[in-house]
Amino acid sequence: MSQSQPETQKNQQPVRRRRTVRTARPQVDLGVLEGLAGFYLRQAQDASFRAFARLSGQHGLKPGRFAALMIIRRNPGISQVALARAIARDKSTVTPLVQEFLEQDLVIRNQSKVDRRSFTLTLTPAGEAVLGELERHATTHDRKIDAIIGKQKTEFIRLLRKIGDHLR
Amino acid sequence: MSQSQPETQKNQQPVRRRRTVRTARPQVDLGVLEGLAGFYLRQAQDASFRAFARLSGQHGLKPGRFAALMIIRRNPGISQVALARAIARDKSTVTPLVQEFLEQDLVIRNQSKVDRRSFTLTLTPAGEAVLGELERHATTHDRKIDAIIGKQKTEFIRLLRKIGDHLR
DNA sequence: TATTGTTATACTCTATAACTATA
DNA sequence: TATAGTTATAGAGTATAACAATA
Repeated sequence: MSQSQPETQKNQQPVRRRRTVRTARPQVDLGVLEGLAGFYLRQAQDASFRAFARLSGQHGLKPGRFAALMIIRRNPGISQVALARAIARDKSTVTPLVQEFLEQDLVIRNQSKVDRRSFTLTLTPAGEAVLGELERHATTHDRKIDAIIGKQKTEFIRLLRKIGDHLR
Repeated sequence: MSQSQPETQKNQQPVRRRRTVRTARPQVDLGVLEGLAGFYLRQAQDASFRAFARLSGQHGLKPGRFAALMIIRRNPGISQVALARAIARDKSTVTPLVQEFLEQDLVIRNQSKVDRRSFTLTLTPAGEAVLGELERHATTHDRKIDAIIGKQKTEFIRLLRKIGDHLR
């Protein structure tokens, strides 16, 4: 949230950012929340997301973009609608995202030759480079998670996937 | 997201809502994302959150409010700053939230007698009732998660807590 | 008729900074 | 000086609906 761009920056911020919230441990009684997986799911995701944003934000990269770029790289020529499905968002959400990528020269867009309604998305070399950066951050970040959850990672991911797949 | 209020509604919506996204399974290659716990953490939380929103939204309750109300109930007289800490948000985020509660008569706010800067928050009977509703939804919702993760729930929550606590 | 993508619009959630009133 | 709470403001993220072009 509120990062700045790497080359193509707009509103560069001094990076200050850093705990405003989460200063103290909540000494409050959580009640029923204690037993709800959903509650901790939220907390964990929130913490993970912020930590990753901190890491990648230093390089001007918005965390939400990561998955999209990754998917484009692994699926060159993918359409916007397909991308939207892959990240589980509406297609109207993808439009500004793609425009941002185009402005930053991270992605090339061509009109499909088989279906003139749709466009194909592919990474540019710059896009590859940025994604490489991001990937390193993601790896670093995930190593922290690894350190926290240890050898149960596989099982942990399996459960997360199951939740993501079944809860719709 | 975008629910309507129960009694105090403003912009009542026909509840239509219901899959627009997540229609098809992504047939795309996820690449490195496959191995990242953070990625699935996001997906799982997203799915869980939406499912809960669907459930509670039918009764005009925003999912984000649940934890706040719960904490107020279990900690009557809690201050806004303390509440902010408990839900890991900035105090400025809590102000409109509390105002909403006051408008809906879910919470009573009194000036603290020991510290005239701060306010004490307590649930009204209506607040208790609404929270009771929410709790039933949360339980139903969590039962679904239970069904998905089975007997590993305890361990699963333990890992989520650990991530939430350590990744800051 | 259905789908791709865009646009207009709106709403939620969140934070920072500046402020006040207390402490 | 520091803290509790408010306000003004801003930005990310997302969605719905209506639309044009194409299938």
